[in-house]
Amino acid sequence: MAGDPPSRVTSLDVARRAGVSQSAVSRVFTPGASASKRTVEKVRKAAEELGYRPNVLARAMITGKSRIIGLVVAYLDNHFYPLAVERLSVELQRQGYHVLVFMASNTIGDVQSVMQEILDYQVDGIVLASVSMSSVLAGRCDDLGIPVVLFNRTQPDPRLASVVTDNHEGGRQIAHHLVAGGAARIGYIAGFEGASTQIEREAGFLEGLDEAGARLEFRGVGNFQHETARAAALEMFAGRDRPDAVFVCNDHMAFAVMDVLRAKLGLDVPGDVAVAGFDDVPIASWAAYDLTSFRQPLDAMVSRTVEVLMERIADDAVTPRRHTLQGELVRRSSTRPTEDRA
Amino acid sequence: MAGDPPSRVTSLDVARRAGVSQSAVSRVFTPGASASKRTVEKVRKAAEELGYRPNVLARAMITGKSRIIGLVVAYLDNHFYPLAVERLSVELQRQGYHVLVFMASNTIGDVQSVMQEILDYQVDGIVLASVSMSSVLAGRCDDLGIPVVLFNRTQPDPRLASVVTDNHEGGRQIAHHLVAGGAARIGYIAGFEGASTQIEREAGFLEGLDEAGARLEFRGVGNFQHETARAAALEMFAGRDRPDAVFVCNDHMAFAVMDVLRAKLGLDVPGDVAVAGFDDVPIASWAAYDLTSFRQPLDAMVSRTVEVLMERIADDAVTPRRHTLQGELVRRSSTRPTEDRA
DNA sequence: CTGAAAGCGCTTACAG
DNA sequence: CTGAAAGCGCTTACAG
Repeated sequence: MAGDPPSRVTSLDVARRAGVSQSAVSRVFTPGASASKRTVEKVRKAAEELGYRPNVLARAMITGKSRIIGLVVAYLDNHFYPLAVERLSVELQRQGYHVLVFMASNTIGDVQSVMQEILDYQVDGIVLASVSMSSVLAGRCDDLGIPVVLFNRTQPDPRLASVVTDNHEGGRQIAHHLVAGGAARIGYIAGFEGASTQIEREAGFLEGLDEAGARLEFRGVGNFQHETARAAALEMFAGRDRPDAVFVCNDHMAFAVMDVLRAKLGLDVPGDVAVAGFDDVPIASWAAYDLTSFRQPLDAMVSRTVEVLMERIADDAVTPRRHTLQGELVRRSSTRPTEDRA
Repeated sequence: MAGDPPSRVTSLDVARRAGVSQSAVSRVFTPGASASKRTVEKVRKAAEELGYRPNVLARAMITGKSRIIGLVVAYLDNHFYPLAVERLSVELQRQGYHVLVFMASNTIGDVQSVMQEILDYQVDGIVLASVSMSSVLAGRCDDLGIPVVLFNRTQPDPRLASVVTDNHEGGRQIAHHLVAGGAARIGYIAGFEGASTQIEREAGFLEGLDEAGARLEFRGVGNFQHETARAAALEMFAGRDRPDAVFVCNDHMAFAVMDVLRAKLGLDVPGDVAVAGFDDVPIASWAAYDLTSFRQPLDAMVSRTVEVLMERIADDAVTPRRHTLQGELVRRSSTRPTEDRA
């Protein structure tokens, strides 16, 4: 009784029952293929009765198309990524693809081995969310004709397509907003130093401050992590000599910073300190935080990612490039109101 | 130039270069198989030089084991699920499996069609997180010998294994805790009425109230959704006749309720109203909420889920059952302290 | 439109 | 330990 290999229904079974050839069955289940109305009927009937469904794996082996997209993601505790994963899955499902998920910590070695595993599954494309990747590996994917898209991260390698928000511009607008709100002593809490998002947001912020005649006086590193951001905030704000405005490189860390400011240090936001974040994840709009943030256009990012993927799957020759989408400053009560808005 | 099908390296290529048979190559890449040291060396060398890796799909077709686990999940906005997905992926990767993600809204029809797609991929097992499933479909999976595990949900069908926290006991403890804290007028905000978690938590809560000599006076429905929970809270607390304690069926909704109470209605938590949630997601411990909650033992739930899956993959005859794990009440400042704790 | 045949890249009895 | 051969479940030229 135990361990009877439950024999799956194959196309040959259906063919026999329908009184046609295996080829005919295959054609009925292949969208573009030609089959007479009569054949289609017979086959559909037999398939229905037998509970037949084509084996995707077998099909994949022949066509070379698995209709699987590999998705590598590092940490799901920043709420931006679960949402991205959700939208991406839904969008890809709609197109007849499915997502094979791989968790990777952000160390290159780990990403590398995970990528190898992905390739073993003959995926049709790869999306790297929140992780970087070595150029060597990128080249290997390229040789194999497998498109790779970096999501919310960029890299100099031109063979890598990427989809990002204009992080530089976001940082710039935050700077102007803070200064316009009367910020005089300004701080910045950085994300992981190696990340392009971190680098570009900070560069934009500094440029914005410069344009506004202000400058950065405090800097801490939160590494994109809740706990580390807490510690960074504690250090930056503990003394008497502290910022009256701080830009935190993403919302996830900004929540930690606000908690420290209010609950731990008894400071008022934005009375004592204005706080701005980046991403505009849903929590940012929750009353407990009501955080001013630069919104990443998540839906547009996801759509573009899927477009890029589909385009390159259809045509190897498409040249990968960086896709920069526009974000939007969302002003909320964690920063002081500015004149141009009054 | 464009569209050269990039020919992948096959086991035959490696065999030729190593001067051995295809079988030999296969054996070298099959963990248990026997091969002489010399063969192993030659093959590994040739494989390395050619950049060969076995095609998982081809292997899957023969062995009948895809090493893919299908994961169906509904909404990723409740932070409990992203974490579950993350842990599950990591744990499964460790065991040499990978997760194919399918998003499904909670309508049965949708789950059904998604399940069909999953089966097309010849998955070795299925985890349903936060969604239910028809018995018919469950039977179909069973016939195919594909184990299904419900995660954080149960159903009467005995062919379905499930892993849950003791939701009834959780509700019970919350009731005792609220009453011990002096609650006199008690409210409950329900999740989706069809969900086993909702049903069991509420039943436990009612039983606990009864034991403590109290009773439920207010009831709203939040459907496990942020917005709906807001509305329910607004309705429940708007009048003068309102609860002084409320149990919200999960943390995700409890945050919405707290926001409404404090920001919208100007009430103090727990001064005017004590609030308790369920799950103990990370945000619950953030200072802005500091929410009393019944903790689900996420790691244990994930480990158990993987165990159950592996057990049944190894042996079809294992009888599916319900696995109920113990949770733990985490008391925080959103509820009033109780004597037994002073 | 349709079927017989070959083949996708691998594994697995079967002999040796 | 090793190789030749068959076969997993499908698709796709190739004839008809």
